Amino acid sequence: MKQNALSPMAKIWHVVGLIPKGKVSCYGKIADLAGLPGRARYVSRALKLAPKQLNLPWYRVINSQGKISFPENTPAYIEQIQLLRSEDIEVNRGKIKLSTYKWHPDLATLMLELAY
DNA sequence: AACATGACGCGTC
DNA sequence: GGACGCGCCATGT
Repeated sequence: MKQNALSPMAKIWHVVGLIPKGKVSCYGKIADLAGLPGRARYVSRALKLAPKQLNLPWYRVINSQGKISFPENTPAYIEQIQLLRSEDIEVNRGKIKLSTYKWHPDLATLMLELAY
């Protein structure tokens, strides 16, 4: 019985919401944590479709190369950089140092969070 | 039904 | 580092 199981998309939204201020994560990593290994592209779709009212920190999700995935000089690209810098995250030419800013979630806590 | 398109990732060269 | 190729799969045409 899995009556309380969150939909894959809801799990993604949930995990993204857990990324702490000042930290970043990657599409593929979020997919892994949400139980959808190999589904990085699904994470990008989920973020695009996420209701505004959830107030998700979508800008804390970047690609595995540590770079912003929007094309340069697009409104979204510029907005993402501004939001990241507002949290004291350094962004140079669309790139963030993962060694410094990557989120390392506590897996035990995460499992409890996603259990229902 | 078939094909193209992504806010991606990884291995290879 | 950069450029490809391929895997991935829900959506849109």
